[in-house]
Amino acid sequence: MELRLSLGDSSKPVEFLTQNSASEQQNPIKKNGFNFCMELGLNTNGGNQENKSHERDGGDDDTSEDTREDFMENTPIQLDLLPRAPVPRRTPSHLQPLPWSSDNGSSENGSISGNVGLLAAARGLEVNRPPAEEVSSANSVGSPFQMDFGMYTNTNTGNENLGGNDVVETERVLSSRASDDDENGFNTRKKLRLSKEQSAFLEESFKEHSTLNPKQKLALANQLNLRPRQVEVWFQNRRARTKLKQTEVDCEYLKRCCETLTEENRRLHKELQELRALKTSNPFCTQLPATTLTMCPSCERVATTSAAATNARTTTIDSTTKPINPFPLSRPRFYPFSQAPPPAPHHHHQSAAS
DNA sequence: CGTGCTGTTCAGATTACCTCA
DNA sequence: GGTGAGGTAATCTGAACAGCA
Repeated sequence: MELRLSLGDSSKPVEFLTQNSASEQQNPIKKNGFNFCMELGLNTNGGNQENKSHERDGGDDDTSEDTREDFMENTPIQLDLLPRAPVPRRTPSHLQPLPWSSDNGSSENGSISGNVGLLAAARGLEVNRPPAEEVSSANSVGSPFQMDFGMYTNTNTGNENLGGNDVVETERVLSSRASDDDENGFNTRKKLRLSKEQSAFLEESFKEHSTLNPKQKLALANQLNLRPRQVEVWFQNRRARTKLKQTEVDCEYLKRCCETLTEENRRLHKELQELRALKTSNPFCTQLPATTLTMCPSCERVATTSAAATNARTTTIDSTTKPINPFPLSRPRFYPFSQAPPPAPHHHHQSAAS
């Protein structure tokens, strides 16, 4: 008997959650560097983990300007929901100072650009940080919260931003963006909690495709007011969760199969003993070749067959003793004895019973 | 064509934060 | 209020792959 089970095979569609796993597809990956600053004018020097985590992940936000512009040209903007502040030209991330540092400093002298305000807002909305700290910060010119609130209010007017709960969402987003404050040695990893709306939307999207191409990622990020990197991370974690759950389901299934097979084995052993007892009680049987057990592939009934069949003794096991198929989906062949011949003609047990 | 480099995405493992009982 | 468990966003690491020189 051969037991095959694939655990966590990524090539296997995951159906128990997504229901339409057939749509899962690996889209051709074309690099794009897009950034949340696109729609918000947020200076990406404040990119959350991109500076701290390494260059690879920074690809979302720190790709070259050319690439980004190419992407702009080649990508139809799917959602024009947000007011588009000019995209600040940026140098590559590896040439950038630490987040919130020199760029902000250059803007300190009275020129309160939207970016600076956002940066300050982002910083000021650090959930666990005392307000006094941000006030003392050189970056927090004016009221960060006002800047932030106003900007997002505008952002949410007339669009279908699914962030909902504007202020709350703003806090979420910005606190997540300001999470890495290496400059001050905080370097705390603030926990962003996605709103229900965001999660639901991401779930819906995940049902359609468990992987994202750059366009999809950007569109989702735009719609949800998240950074593309956050969308990407969410999908990665979501895939991991799906796989984990699938593994759990598979393990449970295997467990049940094991129990079923154990029971079946026990039953067959008992059957074998009975057959041997029958064989010894019948002297003619001693001349007969060994009895074998086979399973009819069509009806899955186990039958004992004897080649000589002097007594035409083919015992059909009635439905009450029909073996339980532990693999209802795969319908594996079941030969209790490995040397059993290929399945006999159909319904041999029926003819024998006559 | 083969090779090395670079950039990107992914899975897997892990960490860290947050919520809740 | 303190605490541990569980959920999950974020991070790290290595592999795979594509594009380019």
